Amino acid sequence: MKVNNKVREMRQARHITQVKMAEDLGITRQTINAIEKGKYNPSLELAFRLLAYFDVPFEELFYIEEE
Amino acid sequence: MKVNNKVREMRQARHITQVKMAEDLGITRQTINAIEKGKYNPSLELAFRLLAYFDVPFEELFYIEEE
DNA sequence: CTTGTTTGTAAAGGTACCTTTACATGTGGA
DNA sequence: TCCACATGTAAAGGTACCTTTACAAACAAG
Repeated sequence: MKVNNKVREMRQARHITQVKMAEDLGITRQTINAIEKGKYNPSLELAFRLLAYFDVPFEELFYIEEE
Repeated sequence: MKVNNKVREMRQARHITQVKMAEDLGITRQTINAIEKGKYNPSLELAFRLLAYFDVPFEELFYIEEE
């Protein structure tokens, strides 16, 4: 069971760089990059911050990979 | 910023023990207990499994503590 | 060509998440 | 009383998440 996300799509749709997003969220650029590349999932707390940042419901940002 | 959950309420409303829930989910009873007691948040993957287990949307199980 | 911008990635360190094993408390029923 | 059941908790170990620091590649603008 693998969790995927649409962070990159959401970010690019808003014309925001990883750098700016990291600053806005108070986390590092590496963390955003790792999450976008699927290296690991965000913690539940960071997931909440991402939802607020993009102003989307949970289901629009995270989903289970179809198999 | 603290994430809270309603795992205990959801579980008790369904008359399920921590033991049975742990078996159903394939995790340990200690993990469920720790999450219910707020010792730590579940991973995003486990959060997904909990949503499926209780058949509720994300917002009904997890929320940000008002402060 | 040189510079700035954006993104990718790696190593090392700290904390959070989850496990296995184990012991303890409280409650209800035979 | 005795026993089964449900829950709480602790210690030790492994992996995931996130950090700081650093270097590299791709690209567009000047």
